[in-house]
Formats: sequence, C-alpha cells, structure tokens
Amino acid sequence: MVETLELGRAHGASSEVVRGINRRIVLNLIRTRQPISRADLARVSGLQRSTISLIVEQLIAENWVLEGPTGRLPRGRRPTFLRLNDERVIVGVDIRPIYTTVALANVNGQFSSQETLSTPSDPRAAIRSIIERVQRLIHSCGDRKVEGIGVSLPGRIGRDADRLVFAPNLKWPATDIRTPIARATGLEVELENAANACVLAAVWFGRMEGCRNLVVVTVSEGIGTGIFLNGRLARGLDGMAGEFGHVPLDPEGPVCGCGGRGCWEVFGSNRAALRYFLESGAGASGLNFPDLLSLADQGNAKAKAALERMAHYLGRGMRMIVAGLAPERIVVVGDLTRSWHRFGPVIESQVRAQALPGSSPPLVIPAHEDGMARLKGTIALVLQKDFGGNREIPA
Amino acid sequence: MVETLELGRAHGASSEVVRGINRRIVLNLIRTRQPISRADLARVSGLQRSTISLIVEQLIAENWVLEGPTGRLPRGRRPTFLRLNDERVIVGVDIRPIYTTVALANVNGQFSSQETLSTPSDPRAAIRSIIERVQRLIHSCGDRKVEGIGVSLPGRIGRDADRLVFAPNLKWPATDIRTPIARATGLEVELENAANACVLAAVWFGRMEGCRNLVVVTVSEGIGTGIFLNGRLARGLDGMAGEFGHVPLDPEGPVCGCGGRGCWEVFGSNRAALRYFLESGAGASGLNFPDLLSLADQGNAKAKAALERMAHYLGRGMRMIVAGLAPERIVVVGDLTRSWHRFGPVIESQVRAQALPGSSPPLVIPAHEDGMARLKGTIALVLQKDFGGNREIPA
DNA sequence: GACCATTTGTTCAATCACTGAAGTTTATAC
DNA sequence: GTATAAACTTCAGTGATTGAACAAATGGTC
Repeated sequence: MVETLELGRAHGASSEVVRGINRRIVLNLIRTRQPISRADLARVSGLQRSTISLIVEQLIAENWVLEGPTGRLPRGRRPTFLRLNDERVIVGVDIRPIYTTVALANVNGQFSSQETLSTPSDPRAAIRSIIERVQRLIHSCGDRKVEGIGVSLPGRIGRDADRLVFAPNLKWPATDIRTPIARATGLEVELENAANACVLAAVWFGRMEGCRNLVVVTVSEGIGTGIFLNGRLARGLDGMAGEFGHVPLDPEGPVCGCGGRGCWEVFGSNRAALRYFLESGAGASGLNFPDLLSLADQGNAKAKAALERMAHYLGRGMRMIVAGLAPERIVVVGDLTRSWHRFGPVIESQVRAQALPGSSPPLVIPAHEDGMARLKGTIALVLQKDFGGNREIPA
Repeated sequence: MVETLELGRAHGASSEVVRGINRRIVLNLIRTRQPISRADLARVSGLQRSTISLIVEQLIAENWVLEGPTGRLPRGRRPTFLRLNDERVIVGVDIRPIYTTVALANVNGQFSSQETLSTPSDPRAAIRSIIERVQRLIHSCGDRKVEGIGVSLPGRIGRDADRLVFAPNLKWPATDIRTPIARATGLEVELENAANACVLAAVWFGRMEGCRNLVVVTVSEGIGTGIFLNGRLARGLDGMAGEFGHVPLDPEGPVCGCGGRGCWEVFGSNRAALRYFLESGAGASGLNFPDLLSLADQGNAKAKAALERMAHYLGRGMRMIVAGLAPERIVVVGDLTRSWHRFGPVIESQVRAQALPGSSPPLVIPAHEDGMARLKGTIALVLQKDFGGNREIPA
C-alpha cells in the first residue's frame, strides 16, 4: 500500500473515529447485502455480535435501517432481517445537451418517478425549469424524507463545487447551478461531471465490488472519461481530471469545441461518425446518431464504414487510458453500446495491442443501461455523504 | 470526498486503530518538523498533550525517536526536542540500464555512503554484484539497525511484487529480484518502478506537502511516468499504470522497444534526440545525451534543433497527462533538466495550450537533483511500512 | 533573593468503543 | 417435554482519548 498522511491539518483520531468507521461498514454491508441479519453482519464484518447490535440499534434510531421479516433456518432462533429504509429518497437530475431528466429514487437506487424535458439553451431558463420539476417531485413525496439532490452535468465543476466551468458540448457559460437550486428547495445539492457520475453508478450500484481501478468512457456528442483509481474518484486539480477527450490525436486535425485541434473526441464521438458519413457523400444532414446506427444495421455500407472509423479512433484513444492508468475495466457508456457487435471487436483489438508484455488488457464492458447510469450516479453522489468512507479501509 | 469502502474483507476497527492512526501522525510530524517538542506536537496534531506524551513514550521505547537537547523560550519550562533516531538506516539500490547505485541512508533520507557499478547485462550477474555491495554496506553499519532494502528499477514489478516483468530499456527477461536479495541479506526488500520511486522521493523528501495530485515524468533512454492522485500512488492493475511512454503518438512511426510503433518515448526520449541529431547528417555515432547537451550549449545548430524537436514531443505527450489527470504539478526528472532553459519554454507552451477553459495548467518543475531522486525514493519505499498511513487521513 | 506568571510535561479519573464470555430468547427435532 | 442450535443481549474488562489538576522548570520583577 502506497499512501501518505495528510499532515497539515492532521487532526488526530479519537474513539468516535472507530465508531464512524464501523458504522459505515455496517451501513454499507446492509446496503449491499440486504436483507441481512445481525449475526451475518457480525460474521462478514469480523465485528462482535454485541458491537453489531449496538451499531444497528443506532442506525434504526436514526431511521436509516428497518427491521424486516424474520428468516427461516434449519434450527435455532430466527434471524431478524435488516434492510435500508427506502422511505428515504433522493432527487437526481441529469442535464444533457438535448434532454434533461429529473427523477426520484430511494437509497437503494430504485427510481419511482422520472420526467424528461428538453434542455433550454439558456442556463437560467434551464435552472428555472429544473427547480419547478424538482419542487413538484418533492411535494409528491409526502412523508418521505428527501436526502438531497444530485446533479450530473456534461462539463466540469469548478473549485467551489457550485459552478459549471467547462462544458463545450452544452455551450453554457460559467454558471452557478448549485446555489439557486439549493435555495429554492432548501436541500443540499451535489454537482458532478457526467462521466464521474457514471463511475459512481458503476461502483455503487453496478456489481463492481472489489474493482478499485476502472475507467468509464462516455461517448455521445463528445467523449468524457471518469477515472477511478485506488478505489477513489480521481478528480484532479479543480476537478478537471478525465478530459482525455480533448487530447489532440492529430495536432493538425479539425477544430474542436474546446478551441483545440484534432482532439480525440473530434475523431471518436457520435458527432465524428456523422461527419464521416456526410463526408463520404451520403447526404442526409438532419441525421442523428441513432439513425446512423439503424442505417448500418440495415446494411448501409457508408454508415458501416463511418461507424467503423469512429470505433477505430475510440480504440486508439483508449490506448492512452490502458497504457497510462492500467485499469482493470473500461466501461463504455453511450448510444453506441446498442451496436456493440460493431464497436466491441474494433476497440478490443486496439486495447489488446496496447497491452504491454507482462500485463493483461482491461475488460472493455458496454454499459447497456445507459440513460440510467448518469441518474444512478447522481443518487450515489448524495449517498456518499452518509455511506461513503471518510476514511479508507485498507485491503 | 469521493471514496468507497472496501467491503469484502472489511475488517472492523477497534480501539488499536485509533492508536495506529495517531502514532503515524505523530511519527510523521516528528519526521517533517524535527526538532519538535511534545507541546508543539499537541498543538499541531490537535491531540491532547497527555496523549502525545504516551505515544512519544512508546516511540522512544521502540527506538524510533530520541530526546534531543532542550529548547529556549521567552519564559516557562524548556521544551525537550524530539527527533528521529538516525541510527536506523536503509539500503537503497537504483538499477539503471548503464549504472547501478547502492547507497546507505538514514530514516531522514540523508545518505552516508554510496557506490556505483556498471550494470551487468545478465540479471543474475547483476543481482550477485548488488548482493555483494549490499552485504558490504550492511557490515559497515555496525550497531545501526538496517530497516530494509528499497530497489528502484526501470521497469514494472509483477503482481507478486517480486518479479521484474516489463523493462524494455534494461532488456532483462522476467526475473525474480526480490527473493535472492532478501535471502542473502535477511532483510525485507521492496521493489518499485523508477518513476514511482521519484514520486515517493518528491512526496516524502521534496517539499511537496499538501500536493495530492502530481505526476513525475522521467526522461532518459525511455519515458516513464509516476502518477500520484488523491495523495496516493496510482499503480493500476499489476502495477502497470504510468506507461504513457508507450502510447503511440503516430501509429505509423518508428518501432519501439516495447514492440509497438511510434510510442511517445520514440519521439521524446534522450535516444530520440540522438536519432534526430544523426538523421540531420551530423555524424558522430558514439555520442551520448550529455554530449548532445554540451554540443547545443556550444552553439551547434543541429544539436539545438534535435533537442528542440525532442522538447516539442515531450510537451506533446504531456498533454495527455494534463488533460487526463489534471495534476497540480508535473515534475520532470532526467539529464535534460540540466538544460532546462532549452526544454522548459517549449514544454510549457504545449502544457499551457492544453489547459482547458476554467482550469489552470500544472506547474512544470525540473527536478535538478536527478540521481538522488530515485535513490531517495527507495528509502521512502522502505519507510512507508512504518510511517505510511495504512489509513488515509481525510482533508 | 523571594515571588509570580508562564510554559512544558505528567498523572489520573471519566468516557467511549470494542471484546468476549455468559446469559436469554426462540426455533426445530426427537 | 427435552435437547440442540442459532440469534440476539447483557455486562465486566480492556485500550485509547479527553480534560482537569499537578509538578517541574524558567525568566522577569520587586
């Protein structure tokens, strides 16, 4: 294990720290293994049954956990199952260039309602619409306690965690998104980049337990990446880590929305495939990416060629990630996963070509549930405050 | 804070964990601020003086810490200064393609002796020579306790942490380096990639406190990178993270030692500059990189052009790192730092070009003390076991 | 030279959390 | 019914921190 201590403000630990750690362990075990009995919690955590009972008592008092039905065993007293209180809910907002989704989920990441609006081009109008739907959603909750609001954005959030600072595909100016929503609803609002939200979704709700090194690549108008290393999101300075999409593959290439030239996303995004298709003289300028996928499926050779070229560049860009970060898995998110038979093999071959002697290439996995990835990530974003470790547990 | 709990083997915490955390905090505060009094430790750590006294008592009993002279204050009782016991020493070995260095340092990273040998091309012969020097060094220690042996290598260490698995510039086959040295000396041996060792050197002995996101780029025969994110080394699957040097910048470019084509290091390493120089018809095939630097300093236009081209590609490759990881700092290690006036501006301009709107470019810093960077890293490698956090302290 | 404020370092009762053993409760099987 | 088994619960014991009170050491002041 390679780590350092944070020294400057290294506030020493006291006994509450132990309770804090164990409380989080127990809460997360209940979350991931529910329904589960106290006895099983003790076995899995290595803590004593007596300790588990005390912690669970506390969690029940705080309304995080409910006692459920009793189980059944070959003999002996029946276990009382514990589960998360799913009357605690979270609002998730997924802002994308064309559509914005507002949804309500419980702490298990199960959505109960969902609403889509087209994203206004003016950020202030967008924020107004979002606030309106969120308020309606909160009203519909009745007694259920709303924990907070998570927002996924196709851009970067500045140092103060409230301001969108870089969103070339959304084309919004730097805008404070957090404060107006927080003020209008009285709830805490957490903002996160869309690719990072997908990482959180994968780690919290996907079955990726034990995977401490993974990268999510989101492919739509642009290309974004979310980097998860050593079991933590790598956010970098000002949360800007993950912009591999704007590394120039060809410094003489076409101009990109970021102001640069020949960026990866200029060659590997949905928009790139549409450009390839048009450039091949295939007409039809009103086409969108799903249309292109359909055309290819119908056998259109030029559509197939355009997609193959896109896939080639996607794989080429991923070589940066494979070589530089050596993740266990690369999760691909976007419409392209619907035609994975077309993209997967091309990407795989590039990724395998990058695997250096002595290393094994990462698994490349399409996340077929797309739309939900971002939204689930927004839920995880809010859950982190209560479930996330404020200290990491060593392997 | 974005983290997850390790669930599978999530062994719960008990009261000893608190002592473990605080012990490490105190030990590191003594290391970084020595000489320091108990009272100051209490102020800085936020722990009670009584607690500090107990912990210090333990550290003194374990021989990690010594009481030094008393201080002097405007009034009041004089503080007793504490410092690390520098009778505890560590052996550092830096294996490089041409020379290997074996050195002895104390826990403060101060070297007391050092010996260089030319690296045999046969790994077994190399290991024999190294063992011989290490044993001589250990004998010379007398009473001083040797904590362990740290080894820096220009390659990757496999999953079992004992085997060199990828070292294209050293040209050694997969070799178990740890076991023979450990067996011959009876000490624990820690292996680490050279670039990662430089990261450890920067973080442990450089004045980089508080910098939790930095990348070291080592430039010599090849290009290596050491990635430090969220205050931890990113090692990736099988410790392969950091091989940005083998990302193809031009898939049609010259063949690389890794088997690929057009890798970054084919364009940006010392070897690349020598190739550019030869290709420009400048003769002199026995030339090495320091010679080329001297030629340029003497005004040789072709040498200058070759170095400028190398600098250009170095900067170009760093754009991957800037965009993808957004580190606060990039530390450059290698002979080229001696001519930083030539490289710095070229690299800086590329790095600035990569800074996306809303972000600030990283500081690019030449590490002028080169040779020592790797060696100091090997010392840190061993210190990690006792000083390194096995739990991270939150910000 | 005695006294005092001041600062360091130590001692000790109180508190908090976990352990582990012993006890309670609740179930099935014979 | 009685025995066995398993899930909780209770409680004394241990280890660690806190915080207040104390002891020691020092320079300045009267």
